[in-house]
Amino acid sequence: MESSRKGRTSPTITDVAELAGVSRAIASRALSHESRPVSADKRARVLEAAEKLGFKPNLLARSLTTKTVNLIAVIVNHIHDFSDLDLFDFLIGEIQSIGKQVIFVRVGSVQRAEEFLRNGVAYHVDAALVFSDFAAAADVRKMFRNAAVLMLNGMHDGTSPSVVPNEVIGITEAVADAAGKGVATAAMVTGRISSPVEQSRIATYKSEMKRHGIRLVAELRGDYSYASGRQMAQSSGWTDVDAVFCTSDAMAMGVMDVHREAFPHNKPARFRLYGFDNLSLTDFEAYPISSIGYDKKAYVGEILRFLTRTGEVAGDRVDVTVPTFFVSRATS
Amino acid sequence: MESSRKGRTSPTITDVAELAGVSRAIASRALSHESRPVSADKRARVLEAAEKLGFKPNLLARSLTTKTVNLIAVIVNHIHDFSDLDLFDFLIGEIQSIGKQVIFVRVGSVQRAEEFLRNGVAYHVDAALVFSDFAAAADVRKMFRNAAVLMLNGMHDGTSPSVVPNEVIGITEAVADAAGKGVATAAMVTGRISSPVEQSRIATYKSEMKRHGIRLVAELRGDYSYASGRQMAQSSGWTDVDAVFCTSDAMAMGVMDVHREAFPHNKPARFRLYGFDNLSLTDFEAYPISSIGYDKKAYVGEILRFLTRTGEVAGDRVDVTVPTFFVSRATS
DNA sequence: CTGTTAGCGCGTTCAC
DNA sequence: GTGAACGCGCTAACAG
Repeated sequence: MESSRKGRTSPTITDVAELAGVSRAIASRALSHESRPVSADKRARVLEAAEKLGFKPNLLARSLTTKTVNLIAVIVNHIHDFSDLDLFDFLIGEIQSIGKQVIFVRVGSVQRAEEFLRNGVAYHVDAALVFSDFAAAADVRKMFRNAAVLMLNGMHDGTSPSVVPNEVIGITEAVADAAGKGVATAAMVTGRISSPVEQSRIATYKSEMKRHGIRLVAELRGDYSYASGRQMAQSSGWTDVDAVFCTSDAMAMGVMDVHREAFPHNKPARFRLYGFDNLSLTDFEAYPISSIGYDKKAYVGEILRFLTRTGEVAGDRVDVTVPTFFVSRATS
Repeated sequence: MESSRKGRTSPTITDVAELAGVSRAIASRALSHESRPVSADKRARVLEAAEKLGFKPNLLARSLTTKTVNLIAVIVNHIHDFSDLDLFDFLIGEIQSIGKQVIFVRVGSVQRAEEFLRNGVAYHVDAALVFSDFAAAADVRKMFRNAAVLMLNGMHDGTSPSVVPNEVIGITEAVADAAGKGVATAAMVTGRISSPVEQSRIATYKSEMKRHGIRLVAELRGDYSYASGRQMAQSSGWTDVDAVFCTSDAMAMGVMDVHREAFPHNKPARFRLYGFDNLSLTDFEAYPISSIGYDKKAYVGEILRFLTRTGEVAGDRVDVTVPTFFVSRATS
């Protein structure tokens, strides 16, 4: 049968070609964004026909031959953390601005993540941005058909490119700030020790404290959350120190709420408090916590550079780094 | 040429059929989830071959004939608001639990939203969950190929189904709480007046205040954000009242920070403060704001019911409602 | 520059 | 039960 279907299905390129009186290939070229050879005459007729029919190409069908869907997968553990909020809104907007859309995948339970990923459409994306640390780079790569995998979780194996904030800079500044104010003893409130990012973060704090002669008196293990910050602050392991370094702002907020009396008029009376993440929440009057942040524009800029890089100029800039910096607020 | 491709492309069903020594149709049936007629013998061979090759069907190609991709679009204005954080993590997890994945679309500038949507893969999703209020239901429907559109932004036209929290309940309780505590005058800090949700919210507050004989002394217009809450609290329009009703918790937090001295030991001394959203942040010690919330499990449950409904049992339950409730905390 | 042909990978008739 | 053949919508490759 000829194409003129009556059904309520949307018009295809065949309908357009038919109406314009040209072959499908010509219609395809005329409608292509790239300039392919078509006579001005026919091009006009095709465009007119397409307009008249309200034709929209089926991107899924197109991907079958072009091997590209303009879809980016964003893989996260979850989006409970406040720090996510600051970042993802901006990131999604930027990705959309280059004509791609985002499949948001929450790995959560981590368990059958691989099976889950390989059985979903996310398996077919052009690129995957991996914030979650549910698997090593090599394993993650297997979970995407032909996708370019960018590791943003601090893990990298030299094959998959990565972008990570260089936390050494900010931590160095923060500890130096404390030392300059006469801090001699300190406690740390840490997050998930299983995370490699957290491990190197802690190591950096320790070596910087050592360099400045600050004695680490206690190390309390939380899980980055506000609740765990409160819990640590009330625990038996809590001791008197000159400063408390938390590896997340949320935990620092919990600590601050438990020890409100230690910050009369928001000034530190008993100990100085340092957070991490530079949440926008720390601009709230109730939580003026000194923190460590990084330039999100620069960070997302690197991610976009990865997504828009032409062809395989890999090898080049495998592991990219973005500087962090210390932000001094009332609590220090 | 026979199929045995050497390229690094992933195995197709043709490869599986070849290895199993059966036709492609048989392989397709054997691999189908639904029970189609295949001899046990061949079925076993096919499954074994698929396993050996690590075959994964191309979901994009499949969608070409099945007209379903198991993709859900979630359309938002942006994800700046803290209230989003509480909801989306849960929502995405639930959607994934029924075997579907999520395309997250941030409409943002609202301008060429239609063009943007129709030119992206999101156009081809199975269903769209519309939190953004960038367009009316009828217009939104045109932006998705064959998708079922669920309006979650308070807009509905009787054709597209919707789920909305019934805010009247919570507001009624909140105003009654104030009246019971002797509140006689009040101010309102509102959000984007252009939103129909906001308009009806304000109207409900007003009628409830009227019923209880509470006089509305001032109406300040913010934008839901913490910053705008601070701004309103410092503006010239600010006056002495017995209670302040804010249409978002974030604004209430801003108000509270500007008037900290009005809440010694977190108890209201000069005026009572009511928020809206019941953010998890209001469980923080620094912002114990009485608020209005709703059962997110019930809300997401209704959304899932929509996504999993069998075929077109439409007409049935077009506009669904979820009750809100008042949560009393220290500020009231 | 043009039109025809041959796929992309998969599901589904429809005869056998 | 089986397999050949066709269609989904589109584009790359190849002749003209």
